[in-house]
Amino acid sequence: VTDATGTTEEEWAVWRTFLASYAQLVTEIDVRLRARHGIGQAEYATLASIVESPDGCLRVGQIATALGWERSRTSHLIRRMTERGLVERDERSVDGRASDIIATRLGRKTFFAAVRDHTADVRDLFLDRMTSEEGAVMEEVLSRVTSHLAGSPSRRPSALLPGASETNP
Amino acid sequence: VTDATGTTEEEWAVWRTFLASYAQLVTEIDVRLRARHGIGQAEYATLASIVESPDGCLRVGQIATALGWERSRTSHLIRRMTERGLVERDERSVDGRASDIIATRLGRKTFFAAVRDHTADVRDLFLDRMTSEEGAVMEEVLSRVTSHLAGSPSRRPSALLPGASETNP
DNA sequence: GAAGATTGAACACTCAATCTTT
DNA sequence: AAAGATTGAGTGTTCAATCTTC
Repeated sequence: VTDATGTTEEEWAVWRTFLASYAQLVTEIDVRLRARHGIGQAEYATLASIVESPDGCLRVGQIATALGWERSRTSHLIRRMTERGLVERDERSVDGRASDIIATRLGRKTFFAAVRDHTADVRDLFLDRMTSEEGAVMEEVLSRVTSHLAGSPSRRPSALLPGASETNP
Repeated sequence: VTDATGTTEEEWAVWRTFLASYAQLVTEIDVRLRARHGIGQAEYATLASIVESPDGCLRVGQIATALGWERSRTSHLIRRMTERGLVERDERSVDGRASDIIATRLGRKTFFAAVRDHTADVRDLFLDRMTSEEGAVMEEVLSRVTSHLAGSPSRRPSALLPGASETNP
């Protein structure tokens, strides 16, 4: 059973399952996080990256790079989180273009309260559903997918245009 | 190297890789689809579900169920696709509450033109990155994740409340 | 009243344009 | 000019409220 391009039904099943399981899984984890701690995965990941950084502070661009997000998405999110009192800007900064983002007391409190629940959720809904061998296969395969993607046409900065920076810390 | 809940660093790596690879992969596939055919994955999946259905038409709720989406998301999408001339409502319908959605000539043309490219993309960026054995493991594991999720608290319609319907065709 | 669907507001992400500091 | 970041418009998703037909 193959189509014109030689893709078998079993292969499509892998793709469909990948798409469906991700959507359901991520939604469920987000729902639980919001219900119990009032923050979603984006806020959680942001707080985690800040709190776990060497100095306890990161610039917007560093957070974006660490999480693989767009700069503007990160900027918007930091603004919303600032309005909610989860993070704030460290005023005494060296470079006038950027300021360090730090977690407020509330931000740290919220994050640490969420860690246990979130860890348990990821474990229960994802990690405990596979053996360590299966986990190793998943990691191996998905890393390969990502690597191959990095060398993909539209991802490769065209070498002629301005060119990127902000390489990982 | 384990944290307080006994989750090892290797396990976290699986989770992080899963999140990161999905985001990059899906974004890239969406970008390619839009660039070459003017539609995104959501439109592609919608057209596919309609065109490949037995009668070539589906109601909004059926599309939502088939793709695992919210009804209102589907409704909004169908409206936008109608405005763009990709789908339309079949007027001669039996049930006054719902009308069948069918693909227009443009919708079918767009879909069929995209099938080859999209299939090639999924193959190149995902399926060809794994052996059939690895693919089998992925499917096995992710199906397990989904099944376990189905029996999860917030997904289980509380049996006391009104209760859902619209079971898959 | 329940099924099927739509609507509008609130929220989140992307893209391009812009601003400031180096 | 380049680096770092912000802003605003446009688009898409969710949630709750609503509408119509069965």
